[in-house]
Amino acid sequence: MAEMTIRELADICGVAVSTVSRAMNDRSDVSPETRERVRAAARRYGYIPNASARRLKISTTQTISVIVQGELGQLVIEVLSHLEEAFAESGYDTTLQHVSEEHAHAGTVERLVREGKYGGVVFLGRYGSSDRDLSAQLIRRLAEIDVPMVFCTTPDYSGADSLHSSISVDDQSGAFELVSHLIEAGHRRIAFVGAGSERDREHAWALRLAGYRSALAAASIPFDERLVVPSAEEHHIYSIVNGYESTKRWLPDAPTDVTALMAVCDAAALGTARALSEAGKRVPEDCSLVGFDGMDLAKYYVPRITTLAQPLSEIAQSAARVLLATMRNPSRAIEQVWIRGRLLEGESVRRID
Amino acid sequence: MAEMTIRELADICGVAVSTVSRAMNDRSDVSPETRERVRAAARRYGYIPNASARRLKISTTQTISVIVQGELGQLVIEVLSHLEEAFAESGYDTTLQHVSEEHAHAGTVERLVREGKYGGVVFLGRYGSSDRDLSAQLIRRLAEIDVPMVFCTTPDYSGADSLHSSISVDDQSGAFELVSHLIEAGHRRIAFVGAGSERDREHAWALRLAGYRSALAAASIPFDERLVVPSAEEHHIYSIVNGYESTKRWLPDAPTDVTALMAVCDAAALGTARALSEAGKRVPEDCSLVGFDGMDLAKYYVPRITTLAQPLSEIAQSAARVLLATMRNPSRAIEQVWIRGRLLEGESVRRID
DNA sequence: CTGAAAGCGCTTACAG
DNA sequence: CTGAAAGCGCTTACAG
Repeated sequence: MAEMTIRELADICGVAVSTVSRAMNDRSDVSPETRERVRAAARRYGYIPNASARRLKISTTQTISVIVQGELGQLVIEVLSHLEEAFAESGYDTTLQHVSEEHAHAGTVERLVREGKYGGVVFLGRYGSSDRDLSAQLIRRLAEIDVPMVFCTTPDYSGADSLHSSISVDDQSGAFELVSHLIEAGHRRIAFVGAGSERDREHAWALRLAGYRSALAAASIPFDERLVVPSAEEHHIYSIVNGYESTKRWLPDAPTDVTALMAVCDAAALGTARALSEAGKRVPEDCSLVGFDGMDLAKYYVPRITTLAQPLSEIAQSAARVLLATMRNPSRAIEQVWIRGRLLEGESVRRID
Repeated sequence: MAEMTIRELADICGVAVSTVSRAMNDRSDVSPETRERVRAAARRYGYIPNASARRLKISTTQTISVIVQGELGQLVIEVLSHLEEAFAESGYDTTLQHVSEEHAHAGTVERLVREGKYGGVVFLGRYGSSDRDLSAQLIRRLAEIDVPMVFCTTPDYSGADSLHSSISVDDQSGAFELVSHLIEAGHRRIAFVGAGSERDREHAWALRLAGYRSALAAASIPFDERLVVPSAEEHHIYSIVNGYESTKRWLPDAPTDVTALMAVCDAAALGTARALSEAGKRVPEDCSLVGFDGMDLAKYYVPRITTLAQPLSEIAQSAARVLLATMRNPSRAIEQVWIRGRLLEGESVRRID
């Protein structure tokens, strides 16, 4: 089946190509009859307009690009589907572009953004290399591109320079809430599992660790470096394996008076739970445990893991709202939004008094 | 920063646009000096060729499209990243297109495939609507499009008509192996959790159920309809929630002599484990449990869940190989590949003699 | 090795 | 309401 062009369809219908174009694009300046006749023929002969040709002419398309860098986790996927829904309501198609960790430099991302003539762009997940200079460079270059964009991610690329709008969960207040919850249950020796490397200061783990520290401080509990468990898998911090390996490596020399652990995320919590079990420690009888994210994983684990639910649908809706507003009014002010999560009590925290 | 065109760059370099084009595309018919001079200027001024204009001229691009329909699960994502890697080795870019469940009709998919001028297309996950007629129609229409394609999915769209090449895990033999493993451990009353609806006969759950049945038959164990637990969440069969809800609903009236359960997948197994726990049954002391997929979820659960590891990297490599071969030789014969998974023994099966 | 020119398939003023 | 024409930014024979 050869690809049919607008020229051929025009000949078949006995009209000019411009008329076909108008009919196909639902413009008002065609007679209803012509419009229907053309559309019927298009259906009949399977005419599909060539998108490249269209994009070449049109200044911006009714498409929004969601660019995801690095690993595509469950959370990212869920936000994505909420975004698709929100944009569809406003008549926009959504396209997903995935940039692998190694191609995550300014050039690639810039090309993606410029190429598509998108109505707008959402950045989802973490961007740029872990190298902070490269990240900063990317952010600056993106700011020079004349396409509305919003970051739906940890604010490491937006918080500092405020060059872009951003929406994300409030990692820090969430961790604060979780740790305060443990403290209220009587815990004072609480470890944090899954810290990353020093140069990654604005990453989610770092914000959560900061929340952990401020909760301790608020309760006048001294911070103990030995209770910060480094990630064994530095490149897969938010994974089950990292929770397992990090905890397993740390346990033999861990201070024996620890009564609770906060894992950097729910997946890691699962790994931590396994490591504890292998060491003969039961959750929550011997050790309490909390996660972060509010994934089904945590909700259906035995025991149900206390966690902080990411407000994914609100994050997505908020991102969509900000982006659409920026598209309507490009000179609109930059906006930084942090959305608070919600504590989900499970069965993994034991009260000790 | 305005978008620079090939015309402007040509003027800057004092050459013709055709020369710039040749230099940018690394063609042999440019002098090395001109080539370098043009490329340096392109870098310097941030010239990015307009992809739409390029595609409009070029017959097929060095890009392969991976089209995913419905939910983007962990498995799909992993196969995707393996595919990206394999195609990159052969010099192809990979682009991901996601079609939501509701847009999964022939028209949308056909448009995606035709529009891109892709070198080839991989279909990942399940395609078409659950309506079998629509699916069949989609398959036929796709077969008429002149683009190399391969299905990396359950063979429901390929097995029957053999219009397309397909690669997938051998669900049936995998389930056979898992259930035989249970039988060897002394189990005879084994339930299957997570069956779908009748009209979905070639879906993964159905193939796994078929494997379950043949394992029973091979051991001369009579099939008992009451041990097939229907999915509570028909639209999210392969989910934790479905495992939980289905099991919970079934347990009160379940035959009391059941000693083992096979869940339709690892995620469902997790939900099943929770439902069992809430009913006061321990795994594996009171009831053995196996999953399917070989996800980290299962490997790090307490107890580690016995499962069948999907050979994701082999599936992806095989799919890439078949597609690339078809691209080189479009008249190449259709090929159906089923790859066997590997049994991963966990701690969730108890020997009963 | 280089340039001038045609043309890929559309959209959109412009004229009627 | 419709058509003829220009042009979006590229690539690629064709001629030199």
